[in-house]
Amino acid sequence: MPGGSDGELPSGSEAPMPSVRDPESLLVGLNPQQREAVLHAGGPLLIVAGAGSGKTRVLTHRIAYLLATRRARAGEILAITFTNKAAAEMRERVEVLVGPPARSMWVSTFHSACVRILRKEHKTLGLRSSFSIYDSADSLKLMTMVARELDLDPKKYPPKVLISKISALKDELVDPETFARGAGTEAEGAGEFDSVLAQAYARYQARLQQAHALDFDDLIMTTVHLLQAFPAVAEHYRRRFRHVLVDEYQDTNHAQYMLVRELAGIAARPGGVPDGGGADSAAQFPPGELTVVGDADQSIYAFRGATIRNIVEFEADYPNARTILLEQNYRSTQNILSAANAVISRNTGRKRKRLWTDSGAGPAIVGYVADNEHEEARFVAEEIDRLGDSDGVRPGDVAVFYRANAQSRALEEVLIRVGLPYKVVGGTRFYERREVKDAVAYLRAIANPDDDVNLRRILNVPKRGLGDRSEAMVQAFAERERMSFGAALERVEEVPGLATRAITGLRAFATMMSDLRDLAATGAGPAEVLGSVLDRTGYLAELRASDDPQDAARVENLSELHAVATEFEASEPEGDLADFLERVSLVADSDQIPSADDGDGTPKVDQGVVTLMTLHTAKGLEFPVVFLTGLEDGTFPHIRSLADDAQLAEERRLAYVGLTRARERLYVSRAAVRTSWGMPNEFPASRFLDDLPEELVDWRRRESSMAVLRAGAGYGSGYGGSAPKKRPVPPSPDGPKFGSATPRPAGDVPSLAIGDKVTHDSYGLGTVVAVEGAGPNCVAKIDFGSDGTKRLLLRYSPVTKL
DNA sequence: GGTCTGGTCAGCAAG
DNA sequence: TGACCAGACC
Repeated sequence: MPGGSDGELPSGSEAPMPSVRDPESLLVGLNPQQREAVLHAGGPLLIVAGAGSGKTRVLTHRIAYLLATRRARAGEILAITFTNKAAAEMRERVEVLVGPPARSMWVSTFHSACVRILRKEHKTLGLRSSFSIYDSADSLKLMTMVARELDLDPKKYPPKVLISKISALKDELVDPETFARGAGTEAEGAGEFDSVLAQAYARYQARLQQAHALDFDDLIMTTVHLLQAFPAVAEHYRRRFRHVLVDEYQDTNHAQYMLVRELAGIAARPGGVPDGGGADSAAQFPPGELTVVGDADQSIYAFRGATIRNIVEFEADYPNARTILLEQNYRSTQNILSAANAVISRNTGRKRKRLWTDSGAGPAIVGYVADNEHEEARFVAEEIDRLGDSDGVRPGDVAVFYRANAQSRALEEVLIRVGLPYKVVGGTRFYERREVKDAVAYLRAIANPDDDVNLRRILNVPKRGLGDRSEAMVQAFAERERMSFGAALERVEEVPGLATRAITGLRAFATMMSDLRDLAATGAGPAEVLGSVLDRTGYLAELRASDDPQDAARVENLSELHAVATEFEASEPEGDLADFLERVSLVADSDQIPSADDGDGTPKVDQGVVTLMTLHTAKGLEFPVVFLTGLEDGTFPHIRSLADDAQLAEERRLAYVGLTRARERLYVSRAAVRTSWGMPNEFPASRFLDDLPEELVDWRRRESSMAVLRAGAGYGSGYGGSAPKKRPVPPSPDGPKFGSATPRPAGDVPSLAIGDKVTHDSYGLGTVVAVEGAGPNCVAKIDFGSDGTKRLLLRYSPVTKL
């Protein structure tokens, strides 16, 4: 938490710049709807912010306006986002508007706001203040232990499945007791799994508690439960936060939704049941002001518990709510917006919303059908290159999106081959790297001796001869004595069945840990403790001794971590190890830490690099040039969503998100054949392509060679007309790469009418039964008798009018 | 206790 | 096709 501004009220800071500025100046340059959203006072406010409609601007100006008009003090403001990045950006932008007082606002993620509350109230909850926060890997590990203890068949009850169910339950605020009650009354049959789950959940939760640990989902659930169970605590925060603002409201899950309700002090629940206990005190002071911002059309996280209902039903949840619609877009050209509108409008049951811009139509959307993913990648690379030459587009202006991470490979191969610099966003994150996790595990185990998962993680890392056997014995002892693994370690001598050698090793380990704890307790900063860990454990020495280049990278990463700790000490002189760990636990952004992997040194005069990422990662970003690849039914929309309407609707929203990332140029492409899981598969065009208005798309290539072949054609007759009639399908990856289907010049396309007789190089004689489109994009339906009726794009088909 | 091999799995992902 | 984990083997 930068600034450690945990104080209750903004201290009268000696602001050099006007901390309170002229409120009117904050309205300059806003459109009428934005202005209204900034000015609104009183009841709950929903700002429906279409893509690129200046959402952050409205939010930051609204906050600044509240301060400037003295309707709120900075300390009374709580702004919640989903990502650290969004929080940082908001904080920064508010600070630009209002200056230093911004520092006493809480601008944070859901999780970090909860951790702040929980750490303050840790006594109420019986937690030590240096409680551990388990990330998903830690949680899974703990669940694996629990499942083993319960002797569960890992085939029938995979820890992964159990933990994900538990995570979903926590998102719904269902605690183990409540779930067990429900599972008990469940009908048999499905009941068996649930009763095992109930058992596992209870045990898992007990183990967390014993370890003074919370998992990510607990952070929210526990906070909600805290506020519900202790009205005085709830009132304290309600009094404090008079203005609660929530970003990306469409991504909230039930727990987050309830958290917002509790904090905003809006007592009525859906169904009108008064909030037990809070109701009395709520009467003594008016409820806080709630502002939520979001766009149901950009809700793409149902798979992790987000429920679109929260935004759709906002007006029902808060009867006196006001809704303001932001439809004017400041990002994209009208062509891009029209395409996006067309795609999203196919979702049923959505609130009507049409993005528009006054910045002109812009270039047509470019479409391309490749034979396979390599060809698709080649098209992308060539096009980037061409745009660079003709329009001065820099690699950094370009983003390439895909549905699934696996799709990046073909793209990367080609980009490397042609020498275009690129980066893939969203690989293994810094804090998920093994060595970093190991080092952090040491720190966690030092700060929290009962943190079993982290302690056991590093028990034999680096190797010190303490294997599964010794670990199991200590664990058995710990269980019998009802103590944590860490506590049992302190009493190794009493553990039955351990060999002398094991005892020696365990004792040495315990001594080392306790020395390190002493070091931390005597006021050493996180950086010093970390350094000491890496030295005393021999971790660093082992890596340094290795020849493996991977290990060299690991050393780099550890030194990076050390740098982070040093930086932390500088920025938070008061911060201790627990504070540092809190920060580390809540920051997962890979790009927060400059990657140490750039061996090639200086970037070329800031041309930037092409950005590759999944559509989900792309949310919230924008690029002048966007390639949306893999538009195939089965790739995007994803094959696992084809059977389910709700999931298809979400895929469509994902497409909408992708399309609206583009500022000026938008490309859509697909591959007729894509190799997935080692098997080449044929995929039809994505239904989303069908939804693009024909007049908006300039198809550079409309059909794959396969389709043309199947339709009986050879490859299109080349420009000279002397191209070979038929060519075998290129045996891809390293087959011929260029000019698989050269369109004939526009003038060469025969103009056909229904009833015309034609000949086709392969199918022979046929009759035109339908004509769609005109000019270069003309498609004719031709009946070839026994060969069937074919739909042919004339530009590519060797069709001659008779 | 450490290493090797074969089976399995494969969707997006913040904190 | 390739990455990762569990159990078999040295």
